[in-house]
Amino acid sequence: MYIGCKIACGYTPAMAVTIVEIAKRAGVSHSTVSRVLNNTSDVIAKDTRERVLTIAKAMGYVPNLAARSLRHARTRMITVFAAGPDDFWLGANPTIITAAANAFRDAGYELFCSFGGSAESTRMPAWRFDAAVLLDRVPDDLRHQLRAQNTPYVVINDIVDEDALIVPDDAQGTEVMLEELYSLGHREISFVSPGSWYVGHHSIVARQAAFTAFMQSHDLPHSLSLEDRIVSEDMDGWLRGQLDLGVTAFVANDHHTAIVLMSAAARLGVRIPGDFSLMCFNDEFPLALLEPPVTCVSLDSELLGRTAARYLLSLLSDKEQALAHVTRIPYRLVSRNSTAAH
Amino acid sequence: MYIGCKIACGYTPAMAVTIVEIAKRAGVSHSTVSRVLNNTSDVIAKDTRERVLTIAKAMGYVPNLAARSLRHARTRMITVFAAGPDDFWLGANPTIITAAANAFRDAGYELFCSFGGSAESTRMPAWRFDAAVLLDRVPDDLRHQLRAQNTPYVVINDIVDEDALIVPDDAQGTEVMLEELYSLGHREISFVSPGSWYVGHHSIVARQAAFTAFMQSHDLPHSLSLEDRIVSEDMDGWLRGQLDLGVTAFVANDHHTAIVLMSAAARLGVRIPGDFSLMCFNDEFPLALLEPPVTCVSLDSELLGRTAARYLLSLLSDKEQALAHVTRIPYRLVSRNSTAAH
DNA sequence: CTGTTAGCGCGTTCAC
DNA sequence: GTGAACGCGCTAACAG
Repeated sequence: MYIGCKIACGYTPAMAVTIVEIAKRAGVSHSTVSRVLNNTSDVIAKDTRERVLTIAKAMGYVPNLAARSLRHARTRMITVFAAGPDDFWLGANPTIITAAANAFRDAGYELFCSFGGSAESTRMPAWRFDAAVLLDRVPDDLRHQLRAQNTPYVVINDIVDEDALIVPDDAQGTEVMLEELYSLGHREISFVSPGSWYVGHHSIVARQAAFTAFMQSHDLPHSLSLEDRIVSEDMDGWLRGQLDLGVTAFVANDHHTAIVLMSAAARLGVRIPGDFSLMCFNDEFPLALLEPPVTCVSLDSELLGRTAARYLLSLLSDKEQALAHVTRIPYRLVSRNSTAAH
Repeated sequence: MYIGCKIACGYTPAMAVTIVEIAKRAGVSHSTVSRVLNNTSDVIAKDTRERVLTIAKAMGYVPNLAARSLRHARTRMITVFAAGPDDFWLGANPTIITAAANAFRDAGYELFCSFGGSAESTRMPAWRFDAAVLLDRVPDDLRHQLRAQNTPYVVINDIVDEDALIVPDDAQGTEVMLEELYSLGHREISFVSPGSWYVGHHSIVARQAAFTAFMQSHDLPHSLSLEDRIVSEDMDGWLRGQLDLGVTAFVANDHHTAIVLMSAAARLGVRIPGDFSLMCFNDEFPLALLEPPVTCVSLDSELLGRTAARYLLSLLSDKEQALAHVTRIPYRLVSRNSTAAH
């Protein structure tokens, strides 16, 4: 397994250049260097200033953030917590995180993922952080802890009291879908939702409420109760039953559910969109690659991430008051081939 | 959009407890506290020791890593770099990162993702770090830079010279697949690989080499050259052509390709596994949920992540010599329903 | 066994 | 305009 090729000697900490070394080379004191590099004084001799800057650049100076943040009580680091270690890569979360990270980085902050052990997701990372992003349903005590130590945070994709929340506009997304299906002539529509862990999730609740509201306002048949529209274990049997009841279109709660439904249809020999239409939330892989490609509503996850970052940055820079509020990010229709006129 | 509910006053940096405060409460000097908390002295009065520990726990003490790492020249942070910002969530990478993060955390290190801007993925994060994990094909100059400043690192899923590498055993994985298909009676087998960015990737190269070697050693027909087995733009036409040529089984280079192939089959009205068998690399979502569920070879990504972490930790702790070597992680067969006897 | 002290790299006074 | 001195929280060396 080993190819005996020596590549480096034992690990010794890398010694980076400090302002003292720059000061020596420039023939000034280290505080002058600090003043120049931080632009913290407008009364500096022009040549001194330029000399220091060129030397710093030539030596490849990078400020030691450990020292800097020891001086300030800030670390310029922002951490993102998720409900579990796997939730970082769930659905739209990667896009959200990346967008937020870019916004933070532009403002001089570094976003990092804190991978708590599965059991103790509440555990604080060893590095201090100036603010936190909370993804999905993080434990309550984490929020309490953050608030107790006065660390600003923003909650993404969860509804809790008295916090700043940024969530998808699930009611709007549901309406977009239902209006599309309605305009295609569908009248018997089912909302497919997995029965398991999702129950009680604010998204599910909001979507189901919007679903019911739409059906009522459009005077659509209520032969099926909402409970009947939630899939149990046996997807094949459930689908068969729904079709027998005259359902012509399904709104799936997520891409996962949509795929399971499509597989059931394939097993039953039922055609999409010939025999029924299908739409779902979240434009995730591999919806576009399936046969047929799946129509869905897509969230602007980048906007969501940016919005969250901007809010936190405003708190950090302007020393603004934190207000409990809800920002809802709208969905957008992505038309593909899993829907057709009835 | 805003609900006017005040939740907190302006941001003020959180003041955490320090060893000085613990020392005051315990009636000892701060260095004694340090000695106790770091287990750095075995000649400490038992009651002093216990008193300090209970007080530290009660006050919720967390060491300030900024100060600690200023004192040492270590930060106890490890960075993971990826080729691009999206590569963190590609395929098995999340699992790898999580596994490595856990191993690092157990050893007192914090792993964090550095989300470089897409253009400048080489850019170093603002924080110093003790070691780095390089995912996939990171730019050469990053590796050179790390080596120049004597920072230990490990390369995952890329083949480069003179470095410590941890990669999937693609030759073994290919053989596992081909042996399975061969034992099912298949003789005309194609290797389906996307023609685009993948070209030149070490995995592709290794898999194609292993494929050719297997075909030769089993004296299988070579009516098709390797080039013929790489799909171009038009998957439908290509698949039709392959089937006409008598191909009865396909080995797809990844789950993405497998899904595209399945969609083509659906469009052509060709049955899996009735008309041909299908296998692919990487057991990723949603292979298990499709109809039929797809047989594949799965990598123990957790083992891969752990292995990488262990190697880096040995370098960091034992001041061991870094040796250029390759560790190959084997694939395992996951039998599902997309394969059948011919 | 424990307290005192110095200094890691930096930013910030306060003098000159 | 600029240098000297201090302290952020911590560890390590040296005294007692």
